[in-house]
Amino acid sequence: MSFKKAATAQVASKSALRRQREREHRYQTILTAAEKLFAREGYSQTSMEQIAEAAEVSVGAVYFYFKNKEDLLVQMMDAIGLLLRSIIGNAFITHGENLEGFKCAGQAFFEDFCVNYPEKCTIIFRESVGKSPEVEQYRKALFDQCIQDLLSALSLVCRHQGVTYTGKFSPEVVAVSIMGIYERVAYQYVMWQDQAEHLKRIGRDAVEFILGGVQNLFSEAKK
Amino acid sequence: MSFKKAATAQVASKSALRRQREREHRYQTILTAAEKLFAREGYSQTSMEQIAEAAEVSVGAVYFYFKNKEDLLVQMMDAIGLLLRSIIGNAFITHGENLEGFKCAGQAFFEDFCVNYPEKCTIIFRESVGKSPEVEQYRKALFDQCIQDLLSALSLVCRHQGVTYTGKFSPEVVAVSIMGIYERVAYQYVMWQDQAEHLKRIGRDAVEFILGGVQNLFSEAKK
Amino acid sequence: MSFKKAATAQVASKSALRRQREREHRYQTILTAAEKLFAREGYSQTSMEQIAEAAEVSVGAVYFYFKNKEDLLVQMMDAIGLLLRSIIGNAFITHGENLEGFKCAGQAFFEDFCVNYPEKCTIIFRESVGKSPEVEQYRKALFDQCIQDLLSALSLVCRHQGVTYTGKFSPEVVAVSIMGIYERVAYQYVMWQDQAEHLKRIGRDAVEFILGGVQNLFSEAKK
Amino acid sequence: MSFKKAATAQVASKSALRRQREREHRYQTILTAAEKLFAREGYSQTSMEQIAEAAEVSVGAVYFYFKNKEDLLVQMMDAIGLLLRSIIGNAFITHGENLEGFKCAGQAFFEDFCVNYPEKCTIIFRESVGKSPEVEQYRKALFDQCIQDLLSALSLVCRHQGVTYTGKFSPEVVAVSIMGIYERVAYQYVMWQDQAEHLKRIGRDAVEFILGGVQNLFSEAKK
DNA sequence: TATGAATGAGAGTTCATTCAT
DNA sequence: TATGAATGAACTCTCATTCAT
Repeated sequence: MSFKKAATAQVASKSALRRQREREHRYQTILTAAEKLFAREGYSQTSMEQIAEAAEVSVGAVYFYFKNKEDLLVQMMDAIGLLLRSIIGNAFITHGENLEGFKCAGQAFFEDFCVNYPEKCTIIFRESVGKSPEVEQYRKALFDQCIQDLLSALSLVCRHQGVTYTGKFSPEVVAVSIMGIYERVAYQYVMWQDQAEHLKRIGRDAVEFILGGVQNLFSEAKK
Repeated sequence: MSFKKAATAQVASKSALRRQREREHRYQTILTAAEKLFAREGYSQTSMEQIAEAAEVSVGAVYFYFKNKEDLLVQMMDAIGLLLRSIIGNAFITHGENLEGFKCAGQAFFEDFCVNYPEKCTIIFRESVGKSPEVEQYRKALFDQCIQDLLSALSLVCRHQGVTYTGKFSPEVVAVSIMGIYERVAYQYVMWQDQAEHLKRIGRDAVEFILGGVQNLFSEAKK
Repeated sequence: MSFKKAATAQVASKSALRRQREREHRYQTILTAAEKLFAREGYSQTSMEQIAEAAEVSVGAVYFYFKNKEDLLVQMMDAIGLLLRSIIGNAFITHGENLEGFKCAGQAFFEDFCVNYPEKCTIIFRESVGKSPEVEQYRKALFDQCIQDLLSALSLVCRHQGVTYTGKFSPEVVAVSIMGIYERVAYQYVMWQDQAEHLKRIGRDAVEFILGGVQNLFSEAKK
Repeated sequence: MSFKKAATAQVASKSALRRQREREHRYQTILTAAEKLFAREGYSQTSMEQIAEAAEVSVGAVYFYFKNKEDLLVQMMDAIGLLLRSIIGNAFITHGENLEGFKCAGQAFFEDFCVNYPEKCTIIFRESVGKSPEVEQYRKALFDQCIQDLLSALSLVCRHQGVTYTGKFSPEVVAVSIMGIYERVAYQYVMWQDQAEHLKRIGRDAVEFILGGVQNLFSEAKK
């Protein structure tokens, strides 16, 4: 390969890389603009034109990056799901995969996720509800993953405590219940009341409540 | 007033009564048709024309009984809220306003409300979510009432157990958490999976989980 | 049944009839406006809004009477097909179902259909071509009917002349060929050149040409 | 001019030639891809992006070779027109410019053009119909040329047969009629029914029909 | 009261064309 | 020459709501 060609290739690669970066930047810009609008105005009340305007691009550009409005929502849910699971998962791992870690994971949900990303919170708990069969299916998948995460965590906590589940009590229902608590407490104190400053205490109480139920599960298991 | 007139008045009153009955009947017919469609197709995917057709009336008739589409949903939520609270409240009162009653009330939610009225369940937990600020406010009010009911019940149970709350633990957060469990378990096993036949067991497990958390509250209180 | 009721029924019936009339009138108004626009501007170049404006109704009204733009075109083709076949068919029957009738039928196509309804002519021979698979299928059906009509007519003429087809020569291809002559002569002298005033002579020549081919068919048959 | 320069010039010329070849190749690639898509999906249903993709070039490249979508269609029609006329013309000349040649020319249309190039057939007889005033004008020009060809051929055949036209019968209308037969028979048996394997027989019958009409013209002329 | 035709603003989406790189 | 992201006007279609009868 001649020097010139290598140089050209490098230039091409540089320009290609910059294009790639710009592409991802635009993608993010649109997604963020849409997130803000969906959270504030509601998914149905937000038009593609508004999103384009907020992202300072043309309508066509939005359709270049996203197949349609539904796709925009689904991609958004995807990113939020990843973030949510990483926040909770990291907290669990960092503080030891035991009861203490479980507690911290719960508090991380309230103190880190809900407080820092109220708009993302609004998207997964309100604006993605009942929009279409496809979105609903996607939402179910997201929740199912969270439930699996919770089940794995519960299992690790169990092992750490030296107890095993009895068959009397379905751990899945427990995981679903915990998800319900997270969801509704967030809905109540983030979306309906804006109590970001009290979320630390509220989260602590909710986690305490969860632990009571979970310990009940363990004591059942010990028998 | 002449005798004849009185007779006429009586006739008029009879016909007026019949009209009243017919009116209420139509009102119910429309509401039921809409409920079925909202649950099956989704609120936004259902048009007023479809509702009219399903109820075998004209579009104009729907607008005679309901101010607009939103009003239709709100009235529907109202009726569902009343039913839900009466089912849970009656179970609590019937079985003694104590821990046993509290348990039965929870089971009544799953076994009576969710199993017998899956469409109403879908309306309050899915189809009324994030539709408009007005509907959302209405939904908040409905949930707040349920939370008040739960708080009253918890208070009665406390008194019956001879314990009092400590300030360490917010009972409101507990009530919100319980609502969250009800809601998500219903969503998971009624809307996402159709496990009506297992709802008895699922409900029992969920209630057991709740009791664990609640007893934790009491034991805290006892200290 | 009381007199009053009968009267009311009559009134209702009258009003219903008037509504029916108005409905049909509007339907026709829209169809006619669309026909004119499709012929002048082209199907694709005509927007539903333009049609509504020309018919002096709202866009919604157009969609009340026609499922969509394609449906509008198909209904138009249907009506034109009916008219075309009746003009040709009537001429054939009126002048005796023989060679003379056949000739008159051909001339009726040019002198009555093409001259009096140049827009309808444009619709079936130009604006309905290659629009969509559905429209194309519909167009094929229309042409197939005309071909069947021609085949029946040819058969009657044959019988009248005391000859029968030989197998050597497909009458279907003859019918298709005649259709082709009608179509292209109309296209050439109505759409491409506006020679309405010469269409009598042009039609006579085209029919003469057709007769030459047809008589060839007969003489073959006679051998 | 130095030797070196000449050498360079030669190199440049070689590379220029290769470029020229590549250009023409790309032009053809795009045209062929578009032809296939227009025939299969329809002109309006095919987007410039689809064409670019099918030709494995960028959208910009398509616009480098063709002014716009319409230009693409017009160039396509041009090439098809040339091919069509050469196929028919060659057959006429090869078999003697007489009645036999006329017959063979007709059969060449069906057996060579329609059978071997069904997509080109679809373009001129369906996909170029009623697209825009400019395309329509172009199509008229194409048909007019064919009609001129037919008139010349008829004139030659006449001379060969030792007859002359009478004024009673317009030869132009005859030529237009023949075009109509070609067109519709192709449309019927290539586009609507895929009877490529029977096209030989169908073509023979159509040509026989035409000859009937034409001989009628001659016999008229003889009188 | 009841009807149902009519309205029209507004939405999502497409795509021919352009132009900086 | 070639690329492909970006544009934005224009289109079809929907549907909550109204109102003359």
